[in-house]
Amino acid sequence: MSLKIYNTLSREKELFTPLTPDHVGMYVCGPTVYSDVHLGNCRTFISFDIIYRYLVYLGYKVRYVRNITDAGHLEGDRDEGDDKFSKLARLQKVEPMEIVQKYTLGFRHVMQLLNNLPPSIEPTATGHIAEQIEIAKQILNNGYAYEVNGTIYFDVEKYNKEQSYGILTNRKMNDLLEGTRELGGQDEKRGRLDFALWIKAKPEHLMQWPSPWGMGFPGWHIECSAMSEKYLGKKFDIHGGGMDLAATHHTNEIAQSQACYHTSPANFWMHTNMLTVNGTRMSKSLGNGFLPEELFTGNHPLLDKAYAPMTVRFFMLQTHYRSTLDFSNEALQASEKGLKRLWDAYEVLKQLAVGSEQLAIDAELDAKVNKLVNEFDEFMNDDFNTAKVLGSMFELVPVINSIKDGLIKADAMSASTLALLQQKFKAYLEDIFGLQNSAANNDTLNGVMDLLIEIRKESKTKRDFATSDKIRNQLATIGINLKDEKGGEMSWGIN
RNA sequence: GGUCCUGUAGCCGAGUGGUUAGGCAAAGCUCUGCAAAAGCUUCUACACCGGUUCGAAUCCGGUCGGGACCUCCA
Repeated sequence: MSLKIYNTLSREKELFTPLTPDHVGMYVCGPTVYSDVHLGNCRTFISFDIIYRYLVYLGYKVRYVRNITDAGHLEGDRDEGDDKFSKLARLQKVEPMEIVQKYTLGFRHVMQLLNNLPPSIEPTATGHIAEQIEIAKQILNNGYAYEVNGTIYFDVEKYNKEQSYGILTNRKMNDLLEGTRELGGQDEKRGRLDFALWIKAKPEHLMQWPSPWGMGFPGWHIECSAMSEKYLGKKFDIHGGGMDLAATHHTNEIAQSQACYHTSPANFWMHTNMLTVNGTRMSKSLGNGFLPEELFTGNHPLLDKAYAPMTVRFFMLQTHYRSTLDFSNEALQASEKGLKRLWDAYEVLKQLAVGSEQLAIDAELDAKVNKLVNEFDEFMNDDFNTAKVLGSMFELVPVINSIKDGLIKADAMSASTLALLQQKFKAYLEDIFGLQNSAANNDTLNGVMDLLIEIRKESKTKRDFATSDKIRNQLATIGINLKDEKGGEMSWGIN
């Protein structure tokens, strides 16, 4: 039982061994809080939430750091001008920190709805200006950066003479140079690939800090180098983020760490794939993204209906994190039904008890259940293959339902097998996959439902089907499903 | 142009050189006052053309299509 993780650096699955036994340090690039997170952003954070939860399940003590970028992220593609926060703040006539506050709270709210656990530390760029200046200073001292007019640039070509700059995405320097478009307004830079560590601020700039090179603000890439080093050390286990960050942001992070500390920051680089809409990436700049709120309310022209946060989470679990996932109403609705089926079986499973005799154990069934259950860990250990785990879980659903309906005797399975099944379903559905029951847990509602069920049972006994159908149909119109179980019992659930 | 990923049944999607992934949809049957749910059964696919192999959707080469990154984006 050993965990294998696909490492972008080596482009293969590698055996995961933490630097410090039993401890894992993981850094994930968080959101830039100048606008609402869209569903594509959420995919990355859900993926890493599940990775985090699984590492904890394996018994590791995990320090999970996910930053909030609240400064230094430039608008456009030149290293001058406003950062995104200052620009928006000026447009809306508010403080940059009001922008930051608004979208940070929004982000956290969405994370909570999707049942993502909070990271161990959620540091902000503005809270680590001093650390970022220190790194820029050190890189300057080490000779891998130069100052022009109060702005500090990283000297990519010089760095590339000693280290391979494009190592993460397997790019050669010459290819990179050819592929880079000629941009205007870059007279200051020596090399086309050079990027800013620190940027000189114009006097009217709203967010600026004193530095040895005058008033300015940090470049985008340096914040992650500063915060990961501060909380996880110069070298840590896992660095993650969306695939779109690999070629630029993460490549520059590696260069910064090498130039500053002479080490690559992370052993494992993990990248989650994109969420697409009609085959094209969901992104802020394309404007084809769904906001989580639009999804949860169904208030969007492309949405047939509203989808619960757990449906969205489950939808994402059904594919591997390194595959693209295409959004569609059909796919979401399939997930909604699939999740319901799985969760209903889980509710049944929780109630199952072994027969006392234990005389009729069906060895074949017992072995099958054991095999399927043991596959959960096996599949997760193979680079977090949640899709395969769900496949095995669904294969167990008919077994669970058949026991409930008496088609399989409860004691056909050994007590230990049933206990294992119950324990693993709970661990996976709740602890690792982070799914929750969407039905309201409300004592008042439960009381009302108990009463309605009682009346319906009575009317059925009296063969007063008009009344019994009325109860069922009326409830259906408000989204509550009544099910007649075998033996006259009734259960209910909220759609 | 460069780097890389990808093309799987109506839809979404796993996947290993030889074994039905799974979900949704559809059809039939059982159960049921009816319905729903549930159970059983059916639908058996891997872009195209070559090659390697006893055997390839899975490996190799080519063709065509889709996408990502190389410029802000998870």
